[in-house]
Amino acid sequence: MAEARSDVVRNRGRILDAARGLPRDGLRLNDVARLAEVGVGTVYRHFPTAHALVEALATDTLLRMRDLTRAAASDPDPATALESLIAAALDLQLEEGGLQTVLLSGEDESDEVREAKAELLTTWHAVLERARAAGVVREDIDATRLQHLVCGLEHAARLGGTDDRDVLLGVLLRGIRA
Amino acid sequence: MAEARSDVVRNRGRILDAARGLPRDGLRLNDVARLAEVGVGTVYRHFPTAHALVEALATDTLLRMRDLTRAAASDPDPATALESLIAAALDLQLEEGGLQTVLLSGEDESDEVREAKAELLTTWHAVLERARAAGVVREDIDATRLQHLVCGLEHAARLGGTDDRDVLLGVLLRGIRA
DNA sequence: TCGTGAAGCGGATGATCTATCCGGTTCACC
DNA sequence: GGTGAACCGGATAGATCATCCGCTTCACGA
Repeated sequence: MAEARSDVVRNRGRILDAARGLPRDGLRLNDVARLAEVGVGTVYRHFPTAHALVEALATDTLLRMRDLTRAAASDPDPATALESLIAAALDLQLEEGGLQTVLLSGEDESDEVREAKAELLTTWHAVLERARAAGVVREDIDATRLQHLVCGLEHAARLGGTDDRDVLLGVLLRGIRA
Repeated sequence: MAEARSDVVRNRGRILDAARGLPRDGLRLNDVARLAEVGVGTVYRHFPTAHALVEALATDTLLRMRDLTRAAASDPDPATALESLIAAALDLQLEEGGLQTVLLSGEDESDEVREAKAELLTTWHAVLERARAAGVVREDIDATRLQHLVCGLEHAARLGGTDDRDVLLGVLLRGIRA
């Protein structure tokens, strides 16, 4: 098995670093190339589409979300588990704007991303199940709907200032209560 | 005062009709021109930017929203007034996808649109005030935040099926209760 | 250390898309 | 009808996208 070439690693890093500072929406691979000081072809070889680059940028955050979700799920109190899981998801999505796209997209994913997303949904489902059994959450909320609600909340939070985050989160948490 | 030329009216109508069937996001004025069977220049003259066209498409719905909001505000019960106002806003925004953009945009608006938006916010504020006095809504919700919440809810509703609308709306209505 | 070739690099470039501009036409008014 | 102001349309200049291929670099083996 050949080692990865040093220039490949270096250029991939440069591209990711350059892209990190750019808005995820309407990302232009040509701009990234100029900022990263590599040829356009290099960017397109590493990331055939803008979505692939966004996914790569979001992967770290997605894995952190998976870990935080695991941790939240192990909370003994069903209500607290659900609430901290939602808060973590919201904060990470606000931190990494490309994450929502990756979470909702059904294609173009690496195995790592696909598996993390699957585990995420499974854990959400389990936490919701436990909360439902404890009677602290509405019956009509499933994992997918909850995910959509968090995505909507992220959208709402981006429209306002930083202060809004707490209020909006409070509304969601109260709204899903049984 | 000269009458409007018949070809101007006809072409404007054609353009709006053609655009109505197209997704509001990423609207291409060239596509609209081809569909409307008019020259590209004609489209650009009537609507200098895609946003201007989206705004024109959304204006009818915006005015309906203003009327429904007035009607809701006249409901004697503060809680019902607030709830029907939110439901109306959500449904109209789901019906006309360009409306959210117009509601949130701070520029490029016709006087008619600007006035309707201003009245809308004023009425929302009044309804919220009344609901707050009656103790049926959280203290930390103002008209702008509520608008953002509805926009987030629209976003969430678009991610799921038609069934979700009722559930998501229920979550919001419960979430903002005092 | 050096030769080798597989893999990567980069940017020139054709394809595609955007938006303007102006010669020719239409329409309302007289 | 005659008139000219306004409008029409699409050719096209300009901007952007994404590929392709000749040149270079790097890891590995001898």
